[in-house]
Amino acid sequence: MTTPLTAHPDIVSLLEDRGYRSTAPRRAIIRILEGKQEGFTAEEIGNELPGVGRATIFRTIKILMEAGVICRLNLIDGAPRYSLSRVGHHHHTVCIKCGNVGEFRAATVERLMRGLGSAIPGEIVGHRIEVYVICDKCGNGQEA
Amino acid sequence: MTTPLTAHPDIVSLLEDRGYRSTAPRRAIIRILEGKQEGFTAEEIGNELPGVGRATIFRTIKILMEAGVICRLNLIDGAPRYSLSRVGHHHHTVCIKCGNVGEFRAATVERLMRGLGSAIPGEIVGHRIEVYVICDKCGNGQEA
DNA sequence: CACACATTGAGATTGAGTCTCATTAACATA
DNA sequence: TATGTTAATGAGACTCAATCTCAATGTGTG
Repeated sequence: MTTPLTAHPDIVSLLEDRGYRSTAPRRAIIRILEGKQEGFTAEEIGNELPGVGRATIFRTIKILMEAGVICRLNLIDGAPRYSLSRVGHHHHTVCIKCGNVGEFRAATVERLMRGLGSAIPGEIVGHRIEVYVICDKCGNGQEA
Repeated sequence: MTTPLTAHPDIVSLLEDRGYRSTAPRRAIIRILEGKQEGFTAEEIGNELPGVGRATIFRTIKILMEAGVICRLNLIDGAPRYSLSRVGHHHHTVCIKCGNVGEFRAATVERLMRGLGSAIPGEIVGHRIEVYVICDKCGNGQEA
């Protein structure tokens, strides 16, 4: 598929629309984020921006999550990974070998969820699906 | 000695089958676990067993997870919750208000997952689904 | 420009979970 | 039952992600 590029001004102004100021650290973080095609950890971002404090990294990640720009994946092992949301509602694939994160959407999933209502007590307000894979890169050549 | 054994020989012997010893702390933890119908945190268990060290709580939780007796839910906020696996492969419902955890199985989900293969690059090796709900208890009475 | 206040960074703090290690308990065997 | 081997325990130090505190700084506005 084509690679949907996200332009920085979008995200910055998206934050401005939510009442946040456009600051140098925030712009820097957003720029790094957009360079990453796969998931990333908060630490990775911090390493690439030595001038920016840890707290700011996490604060920015938080407001970006609230704004729906990125989303967090709590994997079973290792640090949580974040990834840019390129499309609105979506789910994730996670390679169990390299940890890379992908996105997918599936109308079937959403249809299924609606159908699930009868099987589950209470009112369904959301869902989250993670599909664990061995990605093409890890599956092709070397088995570790 | 003097072990007022209740009806959880299942789990204890399951651990014994895996080469683990039946110790008083482990039996105590398992007894607490079985009393919980909903999810629980490691801290909760610790609070109910002041005589048992934190490390032991976590060690026991870990081997119970490896044995498939309980499973962990990394929720977005708050401490991870654990819950007894009553059935083999299943998924979870989480009440976003009280945090209670339920289980469900749905053949449709599994069927769907198999069908998803064509839409996802790489080899699917597993999946995890969480359905967020407002449970009957929280939905009935008081809305915030 | 100047002010109000949102934002920042450094470092302290929290909270889950792990590790270390000396002590203790479990279990098999004699 | 005593004994020895080895697993398991608890106390507390430690790790790591994330949050909080707070004085200093930066941003947008009037």
